[in-house]
Amino acid sequence: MLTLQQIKADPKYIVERLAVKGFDGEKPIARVIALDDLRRELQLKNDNAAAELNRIAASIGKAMKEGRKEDAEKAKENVTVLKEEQKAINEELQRTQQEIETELLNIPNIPYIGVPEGKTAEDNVVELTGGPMPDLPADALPHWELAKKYNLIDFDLGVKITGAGFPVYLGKGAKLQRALIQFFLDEASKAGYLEVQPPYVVNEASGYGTGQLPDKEGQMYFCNLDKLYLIPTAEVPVTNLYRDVIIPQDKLPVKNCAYSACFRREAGSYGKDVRGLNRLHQFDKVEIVRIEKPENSYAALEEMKDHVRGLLEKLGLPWHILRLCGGDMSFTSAITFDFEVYSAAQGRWLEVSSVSNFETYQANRLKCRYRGDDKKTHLCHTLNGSALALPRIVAALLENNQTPEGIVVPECLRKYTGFDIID
RNA sequence: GGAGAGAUGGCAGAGUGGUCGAUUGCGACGGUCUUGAAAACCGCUGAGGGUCACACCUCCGGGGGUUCGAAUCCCUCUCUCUCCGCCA
Repeated sequence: MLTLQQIKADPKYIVERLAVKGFDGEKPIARVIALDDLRRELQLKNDNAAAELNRIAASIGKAMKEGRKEDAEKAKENVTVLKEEQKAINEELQRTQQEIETELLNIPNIPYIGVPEGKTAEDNVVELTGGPMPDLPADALPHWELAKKYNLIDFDLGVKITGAGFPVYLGKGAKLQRALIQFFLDEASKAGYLEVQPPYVVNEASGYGTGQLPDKEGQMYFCNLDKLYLIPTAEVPVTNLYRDVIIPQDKLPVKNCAYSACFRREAGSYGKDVRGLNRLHQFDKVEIVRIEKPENSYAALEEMKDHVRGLLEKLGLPWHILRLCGGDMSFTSAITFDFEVYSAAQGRWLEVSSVSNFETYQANRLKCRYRGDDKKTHLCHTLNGSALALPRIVAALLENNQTPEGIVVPECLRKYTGFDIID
């Protein structure tokens, strides 16, 4: 969430920036400021009352010690009314604080400069394009046909044992998954990211830490009995490693990577988007997470973009980078770049990565801070990106690399798969 | 699943109703000494709110209660550890 300091420093600017996300911040911002003024007032009253009570208690203690029983009893008489008053003030104070919190949770992050205005994916801006565009024959097959033809993925079996959106990978299909994961992790390690293997379920506090809760509650699978959430991305457990942590300055930046299965309910999805591997309830992904000093976060973001682009280059896929418009960005993001690969047989672009800088928005909820040169604590900037999500990469690889002889495995994956063609 | 023990500052570990936000040790930081370092000695060292700065307030796992006063007593939740059972 935004910090009060941020908001109070320049409320007009905040409202202006929120408008880029299509969020009307006029009222919420004004309300937060008014509530904070009230909070301060109540805090002062509360503190003074508490101080008075403390003084009386101390004097009673002293009197008791010195054996002045009557003085002590007399002092006690005055306390009751004061206590009632203080209690009432304190309750109002807590209520106000709660209201501020709620209000702040419902205000999205402000977009960074350069985020284009816009409402939907239509308004996203193509930044950069690259990779070889394949020239497929007219009878080229979509990946779900190829998966069947070469017995790589069985969607029906997945439906049988679990449900739609839970495919079963078989033989070379399964090995390709494993190869991609290994390739992505190795590349991340080479780039200096520390590999982390996190749990796939997290508690409620973690859900709040990264902003899945209370916003996207319905998008996560929930284990009722133990009150645990299946992670929608490794971002959640990995970022939460740094919840309630003050990181020494010399330990920054933090660079972590993690493979995990990801679980998403994807409530409300339908149509051609969900065909085959295009949208799944369970999929595999390697995620990169960084925690940075504010002055370095945008350089880090560029580095992450370069890393992701490098992966797509090595895989030999046609890609482009989108600069997301305000309306298409997530609630918590300050700026997001999506990477898409072209899936030739489907004739459409598929999102395979999303790289974002959250600035202090996540860190504020996480209470992830570092100690600066001034010896004070400051909020870190958090960033993350997929590097990469598997299913759509697999879809594009299968479709773009199909030949009469079989599906050609990209050079960079062969040492992991142990085969160079799927036939 | 059954029985028991516990949760205190970066770590270890005191503290069982009255200046305890907390003894002490280690670590970290600053200084003296040294050509430099070690050792030794001195000092300093939690977080948040509040203030120009102080004052002041809150926090000893979370929540609630008793009391003039709670880290200390009571209730409750969560978590950790030990033993037994089960088990990859």
